[in-house]
Amino acid sequence: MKNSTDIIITDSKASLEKVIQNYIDCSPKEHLTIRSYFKTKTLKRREILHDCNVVCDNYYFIESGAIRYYQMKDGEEITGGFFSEGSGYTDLDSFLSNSFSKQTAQAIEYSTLLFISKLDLEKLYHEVPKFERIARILTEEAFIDLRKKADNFILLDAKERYLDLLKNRPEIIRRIPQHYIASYLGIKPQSLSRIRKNL
Amino acid sequence: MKNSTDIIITDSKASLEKVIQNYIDCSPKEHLTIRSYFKTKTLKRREILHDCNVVCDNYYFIESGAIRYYQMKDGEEITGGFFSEGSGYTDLDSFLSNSFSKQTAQAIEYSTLLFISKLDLEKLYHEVPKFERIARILTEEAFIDLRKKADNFILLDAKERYLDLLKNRPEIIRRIPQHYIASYLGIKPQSLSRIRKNL
DNA sequence: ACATTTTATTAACTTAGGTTAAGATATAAA
DNA sequence: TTTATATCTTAACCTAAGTTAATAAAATGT
Repeated sequence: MKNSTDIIITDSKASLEKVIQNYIDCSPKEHLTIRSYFKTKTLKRREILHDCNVVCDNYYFIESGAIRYYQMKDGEEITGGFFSEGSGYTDLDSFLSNSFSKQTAQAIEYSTLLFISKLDLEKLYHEVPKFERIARILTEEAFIDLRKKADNFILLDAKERYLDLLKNRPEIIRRIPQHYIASYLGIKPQSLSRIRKNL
Repeated sequence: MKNSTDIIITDSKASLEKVIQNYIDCSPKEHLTIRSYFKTKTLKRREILHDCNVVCDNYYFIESGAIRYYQMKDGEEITGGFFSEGSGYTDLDSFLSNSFSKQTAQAIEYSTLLFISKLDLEKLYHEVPKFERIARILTEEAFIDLRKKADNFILLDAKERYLDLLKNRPEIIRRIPQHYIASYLGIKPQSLSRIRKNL
């Protein structure tokens, strides 16, 4: 029952262990412990990973594929961010405060994920205490990324924001449909077309 | 040698101990230990707390007064945020990565601060380990605030952003000069005047 | 109290990006 | 293939916010 939307388009899978090793040094045994807490999930193109109006109490690690999240505004989907293999996704606001998520996370292409529940994450912190270090560092990194994004909205106009994205995340431009990129940049698809024409 | 800029306009000082107690439970002895790591600093109106192009390796706690930070863009100061008594300030990007700060922090009014260096903070983490919990939670809170600010730039127009600020941080509107608020909202002072006229 | 500097308002004109709508490609399903 | 559904482009017109400039009001320094 395979159809074309099931075709894996990404080159290779990101390894959870390699990403963890970037932050903390773990023994093979610890890696096995950590891995045992994660479950797997696959998503077809456009499948919803996490809908809004429910609490997001999972942390997702993307092995392959690409995810975007969006918020609705006047019947329109406003894309807030993109995540691809090797990255993690959660709605931190919802995750930390147990509030209903205002955003929906959706697969842009066929994706394979690992995920851990908030509850299991607490257990993992307990069993492998140094794992808490990763949580702190990832939050700090996410904060710095977000600061750059927020700054860009004040400091740059639409064309400059597009050029910044093209320079710093060219794989996004290649891989992600243009109308998603437009709304990520805070403009309409028509405006992005116009910007690209006049480059 | 007192002049009018030295007049204390804020009602009362925020207590470091009370703010800490919101996050972790400390004994009087621990509070004394924590307090011993902090030094004090006072700033007159418009005095620079932390200039750009240097590493920001202090964390500041505002006892009284108000601070803004700004970035230069085409010879103009673009205000990125406001902090007043009971809040903390640092340039997290610079603080964590030891990079030169791109932003300048300045007192808007006469302010009294406590501050701790990055080095002393590490020592404090060691002496009072649960203090590390505060660091994690404050980063998470800062992240969620920033997410809301970034979202507002995509989801709301200038008038809606002003009304949101008026609703959620009315003390800012009362206390901070309008042209700082305008640049914080991503618009020119003339545009904020126009928005206020047509409310 | 006076002079100076800073801050806020208003108006005329410009511009970046939004809106609407039509057509052109491209991708997916049958 | 054929049809349907997404996606992208282009153009004419509109609107929110920027620009420039002049004035008014308020705060600060002497």
